[in-house]
Amino acid sequence: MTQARPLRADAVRNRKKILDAAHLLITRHGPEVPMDAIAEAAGVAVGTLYRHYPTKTDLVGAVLSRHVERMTLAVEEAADRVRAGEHAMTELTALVSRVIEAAAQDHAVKAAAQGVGASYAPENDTRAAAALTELITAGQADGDLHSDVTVADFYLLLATAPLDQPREVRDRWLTLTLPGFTAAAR
Amino acid sequence: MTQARPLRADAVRNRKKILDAAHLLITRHGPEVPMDAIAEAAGVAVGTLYRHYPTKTDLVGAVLSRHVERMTLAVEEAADRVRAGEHAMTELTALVSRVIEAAAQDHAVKAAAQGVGASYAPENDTRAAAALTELITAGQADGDLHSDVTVADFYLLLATAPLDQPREVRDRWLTLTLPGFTAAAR
DNA sequence: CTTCATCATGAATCATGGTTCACTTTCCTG
DNA sequence: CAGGAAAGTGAACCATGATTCATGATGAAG
Repeated sequence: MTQARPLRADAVRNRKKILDAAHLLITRHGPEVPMDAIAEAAGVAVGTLYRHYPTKTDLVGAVLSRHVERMTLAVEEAADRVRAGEHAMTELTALVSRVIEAAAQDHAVKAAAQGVGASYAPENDTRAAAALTELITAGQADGDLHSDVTVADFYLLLATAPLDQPREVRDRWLTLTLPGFTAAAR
Repeated sequence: MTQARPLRADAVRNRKKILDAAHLLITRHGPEVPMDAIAEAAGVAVGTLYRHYPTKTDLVGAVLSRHVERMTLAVEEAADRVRAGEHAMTELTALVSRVIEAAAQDHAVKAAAQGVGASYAPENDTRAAAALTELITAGQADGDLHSDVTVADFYLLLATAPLDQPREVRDRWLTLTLPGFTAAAR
C-alpha cells in the first residue's frame, strides 16, 4: 500500500548514505547544518536529499526517529530485566543515566526537536511509555519510588537534563534530582 | 573616560525606546526577532539600532543585562531579609520560585543567551553570587539545606528549569527537584 | 542664528540557506 | 540490449535577515 514499486537499488543505497550523514552531522553540529553540508558528506547532490525527504524538517525528523527508537529499545530491555527478577529501582536509575548520556552524545538530536518543528513527542511513543510504566510500578511496589511519581515525571526529568554540560555536571545534577523521586524524600 | 561628550538628548531618548522595544519583543518572540521589527516597534530606523548597538548580539546582551540585574536585586533582597531574621530556607525557596517565574515570563531572554552568543554567564555576577552564598550558608546553619550544596548547584537548578512548560509543570518540577537540596534527603 | 558634530534614515548590499527544476544518468524490465 | 521510468545533478531561484553607508535632519555651543 505504501510502495507501489520497490525502490531502485541506487535509491536504497543513497537513502542510507543520506540518513547516516545527516545523523552524524546533526549530532555533531546540531540541526542547523545546511542541507548542502549533509549532501556533501553523503556524497550526493542536494537534489537527491529532496527526492528522499521533501523537506529539511522531514530529514531531521527521520534522524530523530532513529534516536527515539533506540531509546525505546533501552526502556523495553530494562523492563524485561525487571520482569526477569532484577531490582527495579536499580534498572530505573541506570536507564535514566543511559538515556541522558545517549542524548548528551546525540546532543543536537534533542535540540533538533525544538530548532526545527520536527516531530519528536516522546509522549506519543506508546511502547516506551508502557515499558516505563511497568518499571515505575515495580519500583513503587518495592517501596523505592515515591508513590505519586508518574511517567510524565520521568519525561520531565529527561527533558530538563543539562545535556550541554560536561559529564561531571550531569552526574551532579542526577545526584541532586533523583532524591525527589525516592519514596523516603518529601 | 567612557563618555568624552555627553549623549545628545534625542540619542538618550532613542536609546531607551530601543531597549524597551527590544525587551518587549525579545521577551515575546525570542531573540530571533528581526532587527527591523525591533526598529519599527521602537519607532526608529534600523540604522539607529546600529548606532547604539553595533551588533544584534550587543542589543540582545543589553536586554539580558537588564534581566540579570533585576534577578540580582531579588537575591540581594532575600539575603537582606534573612539577615533581618527571616527563615533562610523559606526565603531560598521563594527566591528560586520567583526567579524561575520571572525567567519563564521573560522566556526568550534566557533563550537569547544560547541563541545568540550574548554574554550571560550568571556565574560572573559577583554580587548575586555573594548574596546567594549568604543564603546557602544560613540555610545550612539551620540544618535545612544539605551541607554539600553550592552556589553552582543553584545555578544548575535554575539553568535546567522547564521554562517553556506551563506553570503547573514548573511547580511539579520544583516539587520533584527541591528535595535533593534538603538536608534530610540523600 | 549660524554652524557643525551628532544622530537618524532606509534603501541597498551581503550572506546564508532552503527549495526547485530542466537536464542527464542509471537501473531494470521485456 | 533497447526504452522508459526512476533517480541523480547542481546551478539558479527565492526568502530572510543582518549590516552598511550616502544623505538628510537636528541638538547644542558660541
